[in-house]
Amino acid sequence: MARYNFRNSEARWQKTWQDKNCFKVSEDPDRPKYYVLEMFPYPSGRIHMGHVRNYTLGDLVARYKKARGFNVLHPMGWDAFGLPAENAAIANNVPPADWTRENIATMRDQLKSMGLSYDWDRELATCEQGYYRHEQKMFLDFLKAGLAYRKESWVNWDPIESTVLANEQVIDGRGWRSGALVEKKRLAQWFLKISDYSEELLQAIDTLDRWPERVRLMQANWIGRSEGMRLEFNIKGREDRLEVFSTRADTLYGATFCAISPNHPLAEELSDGNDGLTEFIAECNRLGTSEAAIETAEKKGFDTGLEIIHPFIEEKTLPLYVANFVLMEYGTGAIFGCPGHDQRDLDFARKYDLDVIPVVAPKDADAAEFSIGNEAYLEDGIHINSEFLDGLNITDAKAAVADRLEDIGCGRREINYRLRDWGVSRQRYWGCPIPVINCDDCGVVPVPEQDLPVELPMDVSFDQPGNPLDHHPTWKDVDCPSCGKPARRETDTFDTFFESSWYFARFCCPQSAEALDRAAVDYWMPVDQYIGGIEHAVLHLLYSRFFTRALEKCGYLGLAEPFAGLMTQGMICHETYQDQDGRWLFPDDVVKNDDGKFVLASGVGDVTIGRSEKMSKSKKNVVDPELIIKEYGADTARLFMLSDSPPDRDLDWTEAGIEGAWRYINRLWRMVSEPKIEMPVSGAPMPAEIDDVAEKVRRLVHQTVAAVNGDLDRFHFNKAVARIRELTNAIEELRDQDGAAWVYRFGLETVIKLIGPMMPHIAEEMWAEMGNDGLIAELPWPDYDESLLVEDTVTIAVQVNGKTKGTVDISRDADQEAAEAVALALPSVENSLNGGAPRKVIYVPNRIVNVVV
RNA sequence: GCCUCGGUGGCGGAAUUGGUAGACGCGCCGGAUUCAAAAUCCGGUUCUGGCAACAGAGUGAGAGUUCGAGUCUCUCCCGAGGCACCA
Repeated sequence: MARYNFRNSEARWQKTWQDKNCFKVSEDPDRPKYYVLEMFPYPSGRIHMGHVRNYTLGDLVARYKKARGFNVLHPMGWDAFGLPAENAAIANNVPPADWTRENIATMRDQLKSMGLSYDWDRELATCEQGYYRHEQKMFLDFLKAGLAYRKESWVNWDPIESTVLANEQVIDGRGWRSGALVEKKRLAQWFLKISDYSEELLQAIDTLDRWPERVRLMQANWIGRSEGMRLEFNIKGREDRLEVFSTRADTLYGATFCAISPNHPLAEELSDGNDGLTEFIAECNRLGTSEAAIETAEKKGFDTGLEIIHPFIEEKTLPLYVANFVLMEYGTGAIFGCPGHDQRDLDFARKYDLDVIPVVAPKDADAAEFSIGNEAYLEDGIHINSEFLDGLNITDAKAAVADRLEDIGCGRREINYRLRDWGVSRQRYWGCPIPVINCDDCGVVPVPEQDLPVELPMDVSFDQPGNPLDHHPTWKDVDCPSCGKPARRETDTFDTFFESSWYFARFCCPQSAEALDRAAVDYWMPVDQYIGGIEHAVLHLLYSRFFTRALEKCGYLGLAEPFAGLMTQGMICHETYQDQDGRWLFPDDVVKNDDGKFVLASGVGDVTIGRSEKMSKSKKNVVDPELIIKEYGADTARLFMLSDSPPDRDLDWTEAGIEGAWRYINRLWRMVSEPKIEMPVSGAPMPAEIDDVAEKVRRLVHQTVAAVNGDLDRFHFNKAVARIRELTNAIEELRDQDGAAWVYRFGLETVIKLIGPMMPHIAEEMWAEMGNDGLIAELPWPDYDESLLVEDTVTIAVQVNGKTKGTVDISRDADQEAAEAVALALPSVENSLNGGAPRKVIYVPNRIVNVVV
């Protein structure tokens, strides 16, 4: 029996779609538009399974929406600037541009072999000056609009390599290549004022009703609005005051210390001539800039000897510490510690033997007896030990303390956000040059617009550590556009999130001479469905939301929210394998022997199987999609991506799963290539009489279309696949029943249309094999007949005390009397009743009868 | 450490609003076909006891609400993603 020849078929249909320009689109005001976008890939070298999943999901949505009559924009491009190109340049001596462009060429071919419905004419790569030149103009506009500014900020510094390190390149406090202890260094850098939009970005989350709830929550928490007070404390023996932000000013009577960040200006001032403090700050700085590292480090403090004067309690002072857990970026970089009601403060107090004074007690507690053990008391209650606050609950106490502090000029109510401004400067070569010039006399001078673009030079060398632009002799040296004297070009480049914050708009008009063509952007934007990894839930998506607002402010486009719908996909996982020495093994290095044990493919040797984890190069648990596509075809890979797990969950890659998908495809192919009955010709009308079995399948066809529509609309793709398989099973039953020929053909044609967006190649092949005209890629989605969706009888469960005892068939919407009668007649129910009468019978029409005894 | 999500058979997962737990697929077991194998087809498959009819248990652990809980509430355990310079 003939196997489906995917090699021949897939290449042929890909060519047909291309020759007929099936997926080329333009603005058409008469049709509803639908913009489907998958997060564009970083050209790392070859596509991985995560890409296959992402683009399979997007392609399904795009083809489905097209079949439903939408004018679908579905573009693809390359997020082409970034660190890996520089790492490759250093490791293999390849220019980043060559490395990137070669990767793009490879990956484009790989994507094309998947049969994705992209309008390839819109392809773009962010590393080409035709793209990045526009963001240089945007930056100049942001400067004019007050959305960009320069300030000093901290970076990880590798003292051996004299290089700035990304957090990723800091491993256990050391540089990944040099092994040197990392230091923090202060540099002047460019920032975008995302904090101006904190409230707006937070409020607008409510309008994103087609985003996953968890992403909305994560963004809201990231923005982190909190209402509190900015307090101003006098410092004993000094003129200046210490500013502190707190959301719990009501606990001020329980304050027993204050702490400032190691990077607080006061800490730096005090460290002058204080060796102990200087060393402590250096130690804190060795933690690097990552918040996770700082927050998980052991909490430590250094007593500065300064005393902070309590604003309410006469004679009372609080010791001032420098503490490694106080972040300069949040609030004012200083806190007051109330150990009784904050766990971190309590741990700190216990460690340094500071007082713990409870100031809030549970309502029913005896205030005189209440004390704090090893757990801070965080709940509401009544204030104690707090003079004018005593007896108040937290809310009232907050109001009272705020009024008093404002009266005496020691503080004011303030809303604080956790969100920090976006630092966009990177001390790297492979990125978009920041279009400014540094002049000794004029300071920072923007590059005049007529001099744009500032092109990234190609003749650079990675012989020396650091940013090659810093040692490029001619590119860097320019005349000041303002005074004409010799000056230096800015050698920092933009964060690559800059490129990914507007590419979705550029896809609407990729060839436009201006950054954005308003007419095209107005027609296509917003993106109706954005699809990508959950790892981008906060940063990329939040930056894009801000950037769109910034572009709106500067007149580039006319909307605030770029993504109306969002679907986040889970990751691809695979079992991990290690040899006897603990070395990771590729799946291909491992085989199952005759006893079912896993051994080394190269010979005998034990293999330890680890649990399934996210596919990663470091653990070698990767499967190359190209090999899978070559061995099984794109449709098989696509089906597997859709069938096993729902899109937002992690997916386990298994060889058995791909085999199962391949078997199904062959089964489908046999159903058209080797029918056992004479099928009616294409388009034949339904016969007047259909036998019972066939009629049941005919109804199932309609029911399946309706159900699949619902599943696809809600992204329950795995359920849609399951339903289509069920329908396939039912149709196959008719395969040798002559009287069912019409329904067989009708069912099969419907199945073909339903699988079209999932497995586009075999759908076309089957459609053509059956003698039909047209392309599935261009045919409308099947309709269904509403009247065939409901059956006259339903099977309902019969329970006794909530435990299922059996089922009964009953006419739809039967009344309670009828349902009770059949339920009570069930032998197992009679048994349970033991001759007695039920206490009560609960009946939910078309669902259950529950007999309570 | 903080924010977020998840945990259901041997495995991936189904289960509108609280209403038949295990759809569909994988794997496994048995059978057909075959000289044999692959492929294909048929049947079975949550666990425990039983030849069976059937009985009992069962959705990470423990408690609670309810006629009824995978679904709601509380406490706990485990895993994953993010934490601002990986993309």
